[in-house]
Amino acid sequence: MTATAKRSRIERYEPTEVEPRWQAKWDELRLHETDLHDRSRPKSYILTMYPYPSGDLHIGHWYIVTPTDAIARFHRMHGENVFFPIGFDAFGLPAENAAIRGGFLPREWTMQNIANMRRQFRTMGATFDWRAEVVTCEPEYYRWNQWFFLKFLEAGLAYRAMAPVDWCPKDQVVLAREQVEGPNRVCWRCGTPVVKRDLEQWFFRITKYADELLSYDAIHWPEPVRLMQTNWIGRSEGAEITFETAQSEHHAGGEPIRVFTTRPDTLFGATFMVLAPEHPLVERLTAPTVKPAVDAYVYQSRRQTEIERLSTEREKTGVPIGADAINPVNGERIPIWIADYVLAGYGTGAIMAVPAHDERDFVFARKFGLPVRRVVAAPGTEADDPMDDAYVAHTVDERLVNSDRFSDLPAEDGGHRIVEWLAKDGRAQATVGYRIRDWLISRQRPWGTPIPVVYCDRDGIVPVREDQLPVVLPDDFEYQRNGDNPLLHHPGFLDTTCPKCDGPARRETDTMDTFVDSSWYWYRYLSPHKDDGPVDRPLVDTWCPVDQYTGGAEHAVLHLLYARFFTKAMRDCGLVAEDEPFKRLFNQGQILGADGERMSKSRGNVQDPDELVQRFGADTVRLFLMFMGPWDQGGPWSPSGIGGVHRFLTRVWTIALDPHGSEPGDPESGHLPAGEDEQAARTAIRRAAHKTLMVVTAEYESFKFNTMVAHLIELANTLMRYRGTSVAGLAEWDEAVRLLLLMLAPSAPHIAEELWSRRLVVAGSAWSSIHTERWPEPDEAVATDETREVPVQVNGKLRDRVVVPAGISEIELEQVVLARDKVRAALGGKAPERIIHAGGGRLVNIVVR
RNA sequence: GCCGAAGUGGCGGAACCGGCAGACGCGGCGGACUUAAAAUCCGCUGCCCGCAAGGGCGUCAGGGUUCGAACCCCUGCUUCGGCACCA
Repeated sequence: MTATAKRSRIERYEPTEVEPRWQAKWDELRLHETDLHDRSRPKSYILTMYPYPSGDLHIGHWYIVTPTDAIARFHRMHGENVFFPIGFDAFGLPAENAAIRGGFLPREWTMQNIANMRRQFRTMGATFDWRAEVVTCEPEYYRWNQWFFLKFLEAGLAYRAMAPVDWCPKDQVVLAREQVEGPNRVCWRCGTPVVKRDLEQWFFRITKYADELLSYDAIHWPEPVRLMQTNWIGRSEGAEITFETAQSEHHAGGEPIRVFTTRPDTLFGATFMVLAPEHPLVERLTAPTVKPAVDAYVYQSRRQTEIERLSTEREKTGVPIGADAINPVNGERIPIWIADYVLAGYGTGAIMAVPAHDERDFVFARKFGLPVRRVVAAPGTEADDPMDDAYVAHTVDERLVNSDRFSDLPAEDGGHRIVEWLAKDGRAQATVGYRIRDWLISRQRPWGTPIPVVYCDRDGIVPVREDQLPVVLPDDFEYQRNGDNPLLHHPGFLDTTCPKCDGPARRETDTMDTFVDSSWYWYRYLSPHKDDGPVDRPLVDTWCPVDQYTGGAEHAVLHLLYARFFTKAMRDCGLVAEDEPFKRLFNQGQILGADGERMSKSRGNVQDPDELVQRFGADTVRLFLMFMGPWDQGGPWSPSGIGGVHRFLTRVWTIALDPHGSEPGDPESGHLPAGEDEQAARTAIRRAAHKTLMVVTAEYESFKFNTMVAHLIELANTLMRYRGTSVAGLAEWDEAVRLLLLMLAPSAPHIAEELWSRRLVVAGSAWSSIHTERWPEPDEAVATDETREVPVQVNGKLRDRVVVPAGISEIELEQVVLARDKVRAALGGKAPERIIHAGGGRLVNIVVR
């Protein structure tokens, strides 16, 4: 028989035949349905961020989901009851944009995409429990958004307010503070520069939880995400200090103006005061003589969109309002200015300007010729040394100067004393400032959760009664040429009756930010169709918090912050018991297009996974994505290398089905490696398998999938070397193949199942799925080498390597090493000064002078 | 500007806690099998000198600590991510 004839005995590996067959079988067996009430095993809630139904799954979805699926499967093989659901984040602008382009209503477009994506998801072979699916644009989901809104309203966590808000002129929508990006302040979605508008809007009071959100004690999250959230919340300790206006010709004086500062120690250096142009006192304090200039400035800064603000290095502007304030520490009159570098929304909208110790104030003072007075001096600096820059450093040794009786005190201490002193008669108070603002949830778009309130001429703003929920979104709205929210022109939706007086009323047409949907969806997975409440409390208590959450880092201060807020708010409304939603978080990197840019249809750099699955199979695609590099890194997409992973699976196929075959292209094929007898070969195989099991187990646990795959490839290569030899097919070989398949099962579930099944047939055993097997235990004794190779350095340079018994003593090792020719040559006759045995015998370094 | 992450062969990347730099894969070169090609398999593959044995150099650049540095420290450069006058 020729070698080719031998090879042809086994079928080729055909993933397109294998994979759908097993997917159907798993479905039939309901292998992936979780019994949420099974308490006999430890629970494990594995969650991956649900996708927006944009139309097609792209390679980025696979990159997020398939390793997460491997994690879920790995846990299941450890005997845990794993819940791994998926759903769709179905409200949002892309559906509207598609509808405006024509041909579809947002609902139709969305539902078609969902149907398509469900089909695509199945080709992954992921273990989703589809019974848990949530689709957020369904009334059975979004009615609970409305219900939460009413609860939050009751609890004072939702409110309506007039506020200057960021408006995207292209999307015709108000944006949350978190959705405005970059120095040019552009819309996160379309990149259009936003403009300010004054509008009555609905807010969620996330600021109430600012301090609690700063604590990460209960969660294990990546440091970068925690830092980003911490910076976003932006807590700074300081004091509010009350100045009073001075009496002048046009003004009686005595009007309090509160300022916020983090540097009360510099109070004696305040040489002027600046109000935000929007500050309510501006109108009242402005002197008649400068009123035209002040009005012009206020008008201009109000009108100014952020477009004009091309750079933060922009020239500072401002005008004096012709009034003075009195510095409470020294009674000095200081001029009041308005300038747009003071923000109305932070602190009190007013600052005391200390040009000597604040860069911005310094620049402003220089530009307008305002006095600069040093009040903090570093060691070696005199109180009246001239200043070329603001001195802002904070060191332990600096002391106060020019500060009356506080002079010579250390700066920090002096600051405290100044506040204490002023606090006695209520002119100061220690406070905390935050950068974070309340979450603006109103959107002027029709494709979202209707906010459940009505406007009644008699009763004003009236919440919809709980028993009247859901406020159902009509499907048949029409887009308006003028860009108005279509709901404003939909009488069937708009006209209603007042829940209080039954008189005619108008519905709120604003809908909720879609981030409301994603702020609690993982709770709903546990009871997606429950119709008497948003969450099933006993199930939530059993299953939450989520044990492992995976998703992109782009949500660090959007979704992930809102989700934490929602959990805390739900807790305070008595709905859940926990403080945090996600115990552990892993941010995988992003797959970019081949051009290094974000994948998008418009750039034409989207990689279609279906095509790769057709060619190589889902298992190869899954494994390749895991092998590419560290999971948290991502990177530009390149398919080169996928062939290597596919070859690996083909080798696994060959090893498992044809251990006795040989390679005609290799003259050594069928012979044991030189110098190895059968016994040594059997030991080598066992050792390789158990060593691999040890490292692969650790790599699954720490999500180091790239090296995990590398180690599986290595094991397969080792087995390949023994194929066709006298040890192929023996017990050790068989065990190694068995371990290889089990280790492969979480990552390449189809081929593992197929080969496992065929082994069972050969063994005459009844069929059972590899995915219900327990993860194997390594035999550490077997995995330990009897000898080891020790690198030998002389003065830190590698000169030789010696193979010694594993248990050799340091003294014996030194004798062996010093007798080596290469070592003696390198020593050049000199006596060793010192011999270093590094890290448990990993290396020997001989030091000579 | 501030905060954070990172810089290793032609490429993706590996290297536990300061201890053999380049695992594994791609690509490349050579070979086997084949009438031939594909597929598959085997060998080599950081750079330089050398027929070879061997030697020298090498982890962004420059300095430092150490018996020993890709890893720690200092200075600088580059790339990526976040923030955007937050008093």
